[in-house]
Amino acid sequence: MTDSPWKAAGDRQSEREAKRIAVLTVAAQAFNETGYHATSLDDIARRLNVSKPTIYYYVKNKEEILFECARMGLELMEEAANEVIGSGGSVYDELIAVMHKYAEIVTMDFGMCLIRVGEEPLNAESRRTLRTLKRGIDAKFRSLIQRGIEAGEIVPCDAKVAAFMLAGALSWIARWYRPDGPLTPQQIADQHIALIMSGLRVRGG
Amino acid sequence: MTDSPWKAAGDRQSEREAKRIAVLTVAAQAFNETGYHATSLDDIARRLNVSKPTIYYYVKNKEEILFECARMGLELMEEAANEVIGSGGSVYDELIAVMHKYAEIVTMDFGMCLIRVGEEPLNAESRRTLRTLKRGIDAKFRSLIQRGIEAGEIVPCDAKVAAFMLAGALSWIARWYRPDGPLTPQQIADQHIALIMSGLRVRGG
DNA sequence: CCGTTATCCTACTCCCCGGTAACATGGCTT
DNA sequence: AAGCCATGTTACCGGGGAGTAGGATAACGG
Repeated sequence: MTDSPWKAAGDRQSEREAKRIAVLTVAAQAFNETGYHATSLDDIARRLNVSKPTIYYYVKNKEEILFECARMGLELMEEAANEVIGSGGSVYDELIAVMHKYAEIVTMDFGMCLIRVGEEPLNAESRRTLRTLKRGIDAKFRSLIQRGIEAGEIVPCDAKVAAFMLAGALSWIARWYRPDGPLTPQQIADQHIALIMSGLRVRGG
Repeated sequence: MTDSPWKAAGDRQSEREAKRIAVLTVAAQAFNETGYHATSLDDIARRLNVSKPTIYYYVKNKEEILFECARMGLELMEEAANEVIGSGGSVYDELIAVMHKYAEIVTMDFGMCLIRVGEEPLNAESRRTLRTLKRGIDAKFRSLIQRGIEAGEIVPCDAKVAAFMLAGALSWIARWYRPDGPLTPQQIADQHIALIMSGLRVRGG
């Protein structure tokens, strides 16, 4: 639970932006715990020690909150991928690095919201926008896999299906991960990636 | 879209049960297309060529519809696993067979509803019941993996994490599968299972 | 045939919750 | 000091949809 910045003082412009982020963050946490529809704006307001109309000062409506949460999650993934890709390692290492970041983001507020809530409650246009962003991430995964195949580092396969499989295995973490569990996000990511890469079948034989 | 059995004639008892199943099936289809909350009981009734109160003659309320859909999905999985396990093959083959059935169920009405909608809209007790059933499925996967490890057929790993990874990769299919896509559920299942088993990394070297 | 019961419909109620109107407050500028 | 704008609040509206009351109809048993 992020503290709300209400009661602190400071600039004017940046303060406003910080509060907006706080609204989104707290909302994402609430959505992840209770679900989108089961979370009322009064619930969110209560968590922020604020009244409901105040939220409307920072955000257009409930739908925009979810849209922005999902967009932030996708933005984190996009940035993570851009950071890694072309950073100088082998395609194989890059793929692992991107997967690792993906898995971690999926355990964080916005990333988890993206997976858990999804885009179902949004209108057609917002869904289209999000799907476009998702396709961007997916394309990066596919490209890495395809280049890995060509480099002889990745097993020959349909890169499209492989990307789905991989995204599924990692996204699913968001459905069962709890911060108070025995494993840290890093450990979970490591184990998942190791299994995805090496496969369940024993080698040789 | 399953036809509704309204207008046919026949027994009395079995007819009633058939109609109840039709309500659940059509509801699951609607939930999968539109989402649980965005689907009104009037929508479901319209698809059945029936008025809303008629639905209440076969079902207690909207929550029970979702609960039953999810329960049916889990029941299918449970049955599939029981059919396979102990049927005489190697542990490895059994695991593959269960995964295959799991992947197919997840592309069907109830299985897809189980994954897409989830248990979030349900009350605490219903959620507990479903979670218990889920744990049963999960335990079967873990047991197969564990026995596979001991038999030297599965790579040594944390069976718990492996089961999650596997369930995630297969469940995710429900999020993007469309019946009018280029791949059949069988093909999707085959490719996913092949990748999960062999891993993305090239062998040897 | 006639009563009984299963089945289904029309026409409501009721409440939750997203969204808004209109007013209060307090800091910054001039 | 005086007013303006950003920020919040209380108190409300309105719609949508879950769920129900009560009546019509039709199948079935005697």
